[in-house]
Amino acid sequence: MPVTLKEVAERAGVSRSAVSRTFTEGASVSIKTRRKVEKAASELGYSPNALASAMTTGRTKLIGLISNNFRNPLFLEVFDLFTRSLQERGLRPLLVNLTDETDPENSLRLLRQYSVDGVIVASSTLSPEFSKAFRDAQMPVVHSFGRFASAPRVHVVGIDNVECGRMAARTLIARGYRRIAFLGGPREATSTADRRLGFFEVTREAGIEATESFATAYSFDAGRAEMLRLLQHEPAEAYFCGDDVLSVGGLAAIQSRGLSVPGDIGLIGLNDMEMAGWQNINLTTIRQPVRQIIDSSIELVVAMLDEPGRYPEARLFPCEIIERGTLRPLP
Amino acid sequence: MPVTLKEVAERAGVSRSAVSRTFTEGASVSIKTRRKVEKAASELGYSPNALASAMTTGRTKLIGLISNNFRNPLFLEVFDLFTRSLQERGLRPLLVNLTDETDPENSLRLLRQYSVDGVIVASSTLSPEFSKAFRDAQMPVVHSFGRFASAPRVHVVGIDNVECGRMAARTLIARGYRRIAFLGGPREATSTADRRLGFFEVTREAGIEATESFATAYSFDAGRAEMLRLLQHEPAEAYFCGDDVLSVGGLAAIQSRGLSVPGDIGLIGLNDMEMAGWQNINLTTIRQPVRQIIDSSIELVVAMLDEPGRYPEARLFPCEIIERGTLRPLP
DNA sequence: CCTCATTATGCAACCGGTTGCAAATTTGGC
DNA sequence: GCCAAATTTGCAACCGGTTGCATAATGAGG
Repeated sequence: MPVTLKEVAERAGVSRSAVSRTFTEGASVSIKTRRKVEKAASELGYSPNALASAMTTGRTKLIGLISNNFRNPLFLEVFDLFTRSLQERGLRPLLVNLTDETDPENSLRLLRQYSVDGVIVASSTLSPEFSKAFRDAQMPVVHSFGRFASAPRVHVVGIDNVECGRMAARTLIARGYRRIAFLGGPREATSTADRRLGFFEVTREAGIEATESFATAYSFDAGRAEMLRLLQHEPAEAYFCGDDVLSVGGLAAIQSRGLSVPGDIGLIGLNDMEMAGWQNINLTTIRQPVRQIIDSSIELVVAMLDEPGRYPEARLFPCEIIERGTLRPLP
Repeated sequence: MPVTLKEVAERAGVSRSAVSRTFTEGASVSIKTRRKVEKAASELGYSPNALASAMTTGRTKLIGLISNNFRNPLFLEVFDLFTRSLQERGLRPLLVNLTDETDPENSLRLLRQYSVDGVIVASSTLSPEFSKAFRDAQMPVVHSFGRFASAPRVHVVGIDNVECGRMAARTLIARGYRRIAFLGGPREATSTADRRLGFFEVTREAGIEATESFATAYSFDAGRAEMLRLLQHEPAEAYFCGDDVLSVGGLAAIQSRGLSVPGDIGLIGLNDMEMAGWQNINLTTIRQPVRQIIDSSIELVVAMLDEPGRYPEARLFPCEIIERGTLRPLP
């Protein structure tokens, strides 16, 4: 049984209010009382019950962290950074694993039951409507890695996926590739849709033939399977893969057919997950500024705690090409 | 402002107790009242406040999930499985990221403040004393991926790291390697110490010369750096690396020197992280039965909720060699 | 239709804190 | 040393539920 406020009060010979006040920032307590209370508290090993205090203050310092990307290596880094940054600000992450669920109903109920102060949706595949549900329920919400909208209904922090698509196309064209293609993730994923858009915008303008196909998931196996299929007919000279894991799957497929990268086929990914830098993979890719996205997301969610009606904004961070070994060099 | 019990009671024309009881399993309510309450509740969109209820029942259904392995790819899978399984049982994971902290004090205070029902320490590097602190504080605790002890002071679920070391040594010897070596993670890590022990137990018995060295972290860069160092002098014929990521780093180092694996040097890892199976890595390794470890951990922590004094036990699961391409075949 | 055993219901106290308000104490100016 | 202003303190109500206990309603049996 943990020590309670009451016991500390008795031992210190003061009222319960006095104890409560010594533990609340900026409350009015004389230095003398504070000393007595602190002494009693440390002797008893008291630490205040956050849940009980949440009942009256309405603040739990709990932040719901929702994701459906538990298999994406990039998210190791994402979870690490999120949990660390939240902790540094005295907030605790309450994790919700969506797996394949796309209906916000359950998560909403759950997070409401635990009276979380705010919600971060960390997903590049969920629709803006998903996050919107939390806003409608009056919860501060930020969609990290989410889809950009010029008039967002919730805070969105991430990258400009359309621009990434353009960037990829320009990079391939600049290296002299002409028959190029887009290998996306699942069609439903918002990120895939946007990257595709930008890619074809540039190829069209450049008057270049470009084809497309879609893997069934953002996974190694799906990328490999799709690439094996593509290799049966005449493959393109270079592929922009919607994601690094997909790229590595494609890479494996190409090499297993005895072809070389970038000799026979070029490959560019997106994310710059840690493994992309491993020399045995050495993937040329577009880097997402994960750290900035996360810092900015937390900054926004914290800001909303004090200013719940805050106008939703979209914050996009620039991506950058990381040159490694899966594209031929510039001519 | 969320709907409260009181509002539902008023709308249904019953007492607050009646409402409370319709939402608690096995409480005495007539079917008629229940109907009325359910109607009112759904009209108002009521869902009970888990925190308020926790105050009297003493159950938050919160489970602290503590880890310091946020950069280990295996833990993507680990977090995925933990969060899913907990959710399926109506429990919520409250994440604590330890980074390099090894003192339980802070985590303990934090988790006590949130009155978590139980704690899972998921780490292969933390000492048993770390978890012991939670038990001393009367919290149900399970150490997953922890160090085996014949008389454990807390529940431990994991693998027999000593046996893994033996397994690795036997595997290398069976393939005709004679000059073999152990490449461990940080010396302080309990898992490294145990794997080392088993490894040398077998080499000693077999009368085989074996050497050892230690990377500064369980990371790609550390593995690569250490292997590069080893390659400057006469390297061994085959290495047992304390971890898959370390192995991949070693692999990269070897290949960068123009040597081939398994032609010139053999390599065996441990964990069977997802990337080990990627064909561009194709690492021979020892597989940890992650799923069983996690299921068993949750089972134990749940059991302790009802039976807090339960006697601590160690549950070890057998590992298995996954043959891929970094060891020469059996003669 | 009445009695007695069961089941349902409401009252009120409680969980561990917070906070508005009024009373008590301290401080400062002269 | 006195008085008003400022600060500190405790009381008591409240947050949103749960639960033991006494009472009311229901059902079974005769």
